[in-house]
Amino acid sequence: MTHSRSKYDSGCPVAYALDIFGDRWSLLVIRDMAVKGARTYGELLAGWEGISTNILAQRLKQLEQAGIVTKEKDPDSGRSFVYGLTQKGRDLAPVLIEIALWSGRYNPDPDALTGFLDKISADRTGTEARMRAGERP
Amino acid sequence: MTHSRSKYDSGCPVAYALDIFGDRWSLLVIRDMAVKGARTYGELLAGWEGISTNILAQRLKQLEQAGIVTKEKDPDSGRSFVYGLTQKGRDLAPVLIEIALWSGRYNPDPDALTGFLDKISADRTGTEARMRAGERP
DNA sequence: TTTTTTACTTGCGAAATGCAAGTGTTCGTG
DNA sequence: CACGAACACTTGCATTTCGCAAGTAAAAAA
Repeated sequence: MTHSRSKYDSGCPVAYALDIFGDRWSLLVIRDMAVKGARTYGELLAGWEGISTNILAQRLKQLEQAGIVTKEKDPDSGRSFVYGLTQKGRDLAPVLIEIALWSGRYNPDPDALTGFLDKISADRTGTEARMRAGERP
Repeated sequence: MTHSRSKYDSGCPVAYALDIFGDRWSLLVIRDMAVKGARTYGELLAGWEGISTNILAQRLKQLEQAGIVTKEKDPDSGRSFVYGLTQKGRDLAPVLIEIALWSGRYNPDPDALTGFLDKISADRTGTEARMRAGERP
């Protein structure tokens, strides 16, 4: 088997993607890195939604294996690691953007956090370009 | 409570969306309707990935409650129902498209099913417009 | 009238999730 | 250098969800 498909990957491109981030947390971890600029385990743990620590560790491993996330030692601190997104991970920017736009259109919650949405609305092309370049949007 | 958030919905637009389709199957069901034109329970059950019947029933209920999916009696058959996408559901077209484009770029599987991808590549704007209009792309 | 089709529901073992607590380095402070 | 705090996890265990198989009910076909 040259390219082993998982149990669920039928060969459909949508299924391939869901195989990687089709769960409750993976995309939120990617969002924390791409949009909020989270770089350490602690920052990811303290995200808005409150992922539990074992799940976060597992997801980071999976995303690393999938080539979405990188993990390196922090040169300035022996106990810290720096997580980051690969180009493959940063290229999920359009997916995050379209999801956010869709939610902006249909989420009835008046208290929704619109920071990211505002950025996209103001300058979608620029926001996407910055995310793809690994900068904070 | 006017707008009850689920356990995980932090108010972030990405979290709102994942609350609705952030699982293994929901987006595949939506894809089957939006891309493949599946309209009955049986057609959805016979999809590429092989969802089990209890999960399909549960997801259809949830998606109906979320205002993504409609369910009506088939006027031509007393035992059949016709499932469809609402505008909210059809407006997920850009999300499906971006996911497919991303997979097309990064999926190493040479046997990947590229039907949808080919359509997007040939005419993205038209494909999206047809999906939004409820036609088969 | 019997069989088949369609759309589910139910039961149950297996797997994933969530929470709390614990572990092993490393760094700052006295 | 000792000691506590910080960081990045791991482990255990109860709860929830999933997945497969089998069963059910009503309508249509034979």
